[in-house]
Amino acid sequence: MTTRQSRIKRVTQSDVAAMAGVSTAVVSAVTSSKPGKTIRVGKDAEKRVRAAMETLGYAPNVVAQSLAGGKRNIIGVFTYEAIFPSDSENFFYPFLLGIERGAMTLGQDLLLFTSSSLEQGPRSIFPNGANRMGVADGAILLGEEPDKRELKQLYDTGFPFVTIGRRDPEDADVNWVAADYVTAVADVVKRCTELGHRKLKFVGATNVREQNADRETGFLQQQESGLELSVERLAAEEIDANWLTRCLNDGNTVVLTETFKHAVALERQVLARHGTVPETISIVALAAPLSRSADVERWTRISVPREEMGELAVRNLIAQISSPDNAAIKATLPCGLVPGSTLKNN
Amino acid sequence: MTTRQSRIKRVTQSDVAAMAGVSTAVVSAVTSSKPGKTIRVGKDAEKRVRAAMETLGYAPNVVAQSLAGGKRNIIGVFTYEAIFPSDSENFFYPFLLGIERGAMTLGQDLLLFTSSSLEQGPRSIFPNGANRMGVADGAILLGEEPDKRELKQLYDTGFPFVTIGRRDPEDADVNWVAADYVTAVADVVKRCTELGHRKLKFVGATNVREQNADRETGFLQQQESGLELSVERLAAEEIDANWLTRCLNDGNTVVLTETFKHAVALERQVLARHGTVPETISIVALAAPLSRSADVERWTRISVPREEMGELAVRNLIAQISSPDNAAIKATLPCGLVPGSTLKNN
DNA sequence: ACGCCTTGATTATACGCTTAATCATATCAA
DNA sequence: TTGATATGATTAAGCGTATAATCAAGGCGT
Repeated sequence: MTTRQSRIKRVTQSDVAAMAGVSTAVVSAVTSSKPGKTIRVGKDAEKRVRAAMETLGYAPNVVAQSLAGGKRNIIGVFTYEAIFPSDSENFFYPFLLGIERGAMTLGQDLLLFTSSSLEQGPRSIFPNGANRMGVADGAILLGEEPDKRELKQLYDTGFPFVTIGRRDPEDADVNWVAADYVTAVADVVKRCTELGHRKLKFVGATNVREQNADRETGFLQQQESGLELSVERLAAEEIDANWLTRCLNDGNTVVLTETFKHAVALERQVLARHGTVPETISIVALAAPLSRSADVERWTRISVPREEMGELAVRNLIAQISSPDNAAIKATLPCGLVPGSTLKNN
Repeated sequence: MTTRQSRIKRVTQSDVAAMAGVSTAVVSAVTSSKPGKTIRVGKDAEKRVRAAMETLGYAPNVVAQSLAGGKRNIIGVFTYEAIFPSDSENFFYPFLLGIERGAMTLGQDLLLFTSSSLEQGPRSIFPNGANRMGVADGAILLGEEPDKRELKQLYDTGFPFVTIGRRDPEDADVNWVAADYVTAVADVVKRCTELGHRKLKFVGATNVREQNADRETGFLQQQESGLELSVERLAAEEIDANWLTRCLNDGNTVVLTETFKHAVALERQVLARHGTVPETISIVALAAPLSRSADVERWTRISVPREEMGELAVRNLIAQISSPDNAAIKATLPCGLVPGSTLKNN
C-alpha cells in the first residue's frame, strides 16, 4: 500500500510559477483571464503555465482570491430556512432547481451558506453571514423573511446580490426576480368576469409585503363598471362561520385568496355549513402552498414559474457582477393560471 | 435615490485598534480568544477594544480569518448526478439533508460543484485537468458511479475526501461512510428462517460493486444446516416467466433482491401468472428505489440511514482535514428492516 | 542590588492571490 | 537611425487577520 503524503502542502500559485519559469502574476493572469487585463501573457508562457498547473494539480485558493479581490466563479445561495428542504415538495425547492441549472449553464459553482444558521432563531445575514458571503462573487437570497434592514445593510456593503421575490427597501436599489402578480391577478379577475361573476372579494394576509401589495394592485386594476370588488385583510384563522355568512350575504360569488392557507380555511367553513366549492362559492388561490399539500391539483390557482425565476436570478446576478455600475436589474416573469375545479361560472 | 457607493470601506481590525489605542494584535486577541493564546490582553484594554468594536460596528472578516488560519471552512460536495434532484423523492436526497445538517453544526459552508457538469457525458472530478475541488478544504463524493481510477487519482493528490458508500480502490485508503449491508442482509435471512423459510434465493445485479458484494456476503453468512441458500445474478429484465417457474420449482419460498428494480420485475412475473406476493412467494427488497416510487411502503425491505450517513460524512471529513496524518476513517452504520407486507411466514 | 518570572502589549511576517506600476525587448514608420 | 508603439513579463503593494518572536515594565525573593 502506498503511504499517503502526510503533509498536504497545498499547491500554490508560486509553485506553478516556479515550475513554469514565470512570475506569479503570469499564473494569476492565466487562471483568471479578465477582459480589461493589465497583464499580458504570451502563447508560449501560457502553455507552460497550463502544463504546470496540470501536473501539479493546482487549484486557486478561493479564500485568497476573495481577499485579493479577484473573481471566483462562485455564487452564494442564502436561504432563511434550511437550504435543502426536508419536505421535498417544498415551495422553495423549484427555485433551487432553477438556480442549479443556471449555475451549471454559466459555469458557476454554488456555495451554500449553511454555516450562518449556527445561531438560534431565524437565520440572519449579519453579522456572521455577510462576511461569509465574501467568499462568493455574489449571492442569491431566497426565502420568506428577508428583513428589510438587513437587506439595506447588505446593499450598503456593495456586495452584489439578487433576491427572489420583489424587495424594495428604502434607499436601496436591489436586484430582484419576481413573479408578475399584478398581471396574473388582473387576469384572474378578467377570467372571473368572463364567467359571469360580478361581486368578487379579495382576501389577504394582514402582513402586507411587496408581493401581497402587487396582488391587491392587480385585483383592483380590473375595476370597471358593473363590477364590485372588495378587499379584506385578516388572518386565515379569523375566517369563521360568521365571516362566511357575511361574505355570502354581501352577494360575493367568488373569493380570491392571497395565500393557500386562506383558501383552505375558507373551504373548511363552506363544508362546515354543508356547502361545496365551487357551488356555494368559487375560490381562486393566488398562491401555492408552502409545503406539500395532498390536493393542490384540484384548486384553481396561480402558478409561479419558479424554476425559471431561479435560473434568471443566476443570469442577472452574473450580469450585475460583471458590470457593477449598472443599475439594478428588476425582472418580472409571467405567472400561469391553473384551471382546477374550484372556480365555476356564475 | 441614493447613489450606490462604488467604493466600500469596511471597518477593519486596524480601525478598531486605532480607536482603542492599541495594536491590531490586541484586537485580534479579543475577538478570537483561543485557549492557547500567545497574546495576552489586560482588562482595561479589552474594555476599550470592545467599546470601539461596538461603536464602529466591527465584525471580523471571515475571509481574511480563513486565509490567515489556512482554513476555508468550505466543504465540497460532488455528485455524479444533478445535485438538486428534480425528483425530490430521489434516493440521494436524504444524504444531502444530512450533509447540510452536518455542515451547519460544524460551521462549514457547502460548495456544490455544479460547473463541472458542463461537459457532455458522465460527470468527472477532473474536468479539464484543473481540479475545481481544490477550492474547498475537502469534499464529499456522492453518487452511483465513482470511477475507481478517478478515485485513485484524487486520492493521490492528497486532497481529503469521503465517499458515501464503500469504495475500496487498489492502493488507496479512502475514507468512506457506508451502510452495513452485511449485517442487514444477514438479519433478513435470520428473520426469514424464524418465519419458517428454508429455501432462500438471492437475486442480484450483474455488476458487482462493493455494496453488492456486501449484501451477498451477509446472505451467505447465515448459512446453517437445514438451510438452502442460492445466489443468482442477472439483469432485472431477464426475470421472466420461465425464470420464475424454475425458481418456484426449486422450492424457494422467499427471494431477496439486491435492487428494487429486481423486486418489481419479480412481482410482475408473479402477477402475470395470477399469483400474488407474498402468497405465491415472499420478496424482500435489499434496497430502496432510486427515484420516487408510488408504493414503496408496502415492501418488506432494508432501509439505509441516509441522513445519518450524510451527517457522519461531514464529521469524518472534518476530522480527516484537521489531522490528515491519521488513517482513513471507514464508518459503517446499521440499517433497518422495514416490515412491509411482501414477506409472510412459511 | 540582582536576576527571574509574570503580565501586557508591540512588531513583523505569513496566508495566497490580484493588479497597478514598471521595465525590457521587439516591431516599425519616417 | 530614432523615437514611438506594442508585446510580454516582473515587482511590489496591498487585501484583513492570526500569531510567533520580542520587548517593556513591574513585582518579588534573596
